[in-house]
Amino acid sequence: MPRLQISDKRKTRLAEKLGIAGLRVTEPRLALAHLLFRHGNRHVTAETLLDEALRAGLKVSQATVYNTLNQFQAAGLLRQVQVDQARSYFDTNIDAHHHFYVEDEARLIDIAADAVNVAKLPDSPAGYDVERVEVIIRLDKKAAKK
Amino acid sequence: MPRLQISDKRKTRLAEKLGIAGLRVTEPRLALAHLLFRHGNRHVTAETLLDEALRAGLKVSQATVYNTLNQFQAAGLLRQVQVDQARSYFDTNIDAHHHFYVEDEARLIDIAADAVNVAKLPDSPAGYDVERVEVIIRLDKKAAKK
DNA sequence: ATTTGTGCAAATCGTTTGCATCTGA
DNA sequence: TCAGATGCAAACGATTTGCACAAAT
Repeated sequence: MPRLQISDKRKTRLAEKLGIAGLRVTEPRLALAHLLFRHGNRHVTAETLLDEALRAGLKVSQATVYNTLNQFQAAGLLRQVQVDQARSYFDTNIDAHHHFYVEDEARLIDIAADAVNVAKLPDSPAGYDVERVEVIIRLDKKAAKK
Repeated sequence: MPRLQISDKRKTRLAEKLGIAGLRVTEPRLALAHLLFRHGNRHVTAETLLDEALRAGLKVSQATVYNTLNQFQAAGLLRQVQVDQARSYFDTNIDAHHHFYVEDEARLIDIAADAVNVAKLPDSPAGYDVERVEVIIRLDKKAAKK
């Protein structure tokens, strides 16, 4: 029984998205999809998404948030970004692109694919295909000017 | 009371390495350092290193392996590589370089820095410095030829 | 002497799972 | 109707931590 208001038009659009991904259309999934996809590209963790959902008045369990994130990722609606041992980040931007990561703030920032040019790549070991090339630029807060 | 045999010459060399890094020279650290640094570049996890230590007859605890890996990393003797949510990898190669990662086999492979050419990098957000540029090439087992 | 390291076991934390119950097709 | 989804709480697995004891400086 979500307390979140979603227009019928939007519901239909999200339901379609879930359907195409091969996922059943359920209320928790619709609501989480709404939160995830309503405002451009985002980075969430299970924790931040659950918080957001609860604050929005949704009655979703932690388990459902985890399941949903994993299913969305398996279905290609989200991409997992591995920058921090402590927690999993999910990115609503599923196009090829890269990331800045500010460790001190646990903050991810997208980098458009064409802003990075990987000019030379080594051959992959025999028997293996490249699945994805990830560029992660780790950032530090700038030291005080001397 | 480690059962591992380390020559005095090697001990001295490792002790020096620890000393420079600002770490006290203790038997567990010497022994783990020996395992880590004796044969070129390696990738270990706490689990694989502990296994190796126990098989070598060392009496080290899990806690010490974790502590040692973290201290070595903080001291710059090891670099942490984050490719898998499940476990932390440590790389004895601390020079700038990149990685292949075979997810299905949880296997890391070094890529020499000069085998990758990142020709264009975006400006970092104002107030931040680039700490490190990481390129991770995720590999899949090649699909059967059709 | 005092600081730092070590081992052990318990604690922590993100994530997963088992199972009874509900829901969507 | 009934496979699949959800919630709850318990389980899990990697990592960390508290504390008593041992080793380094």
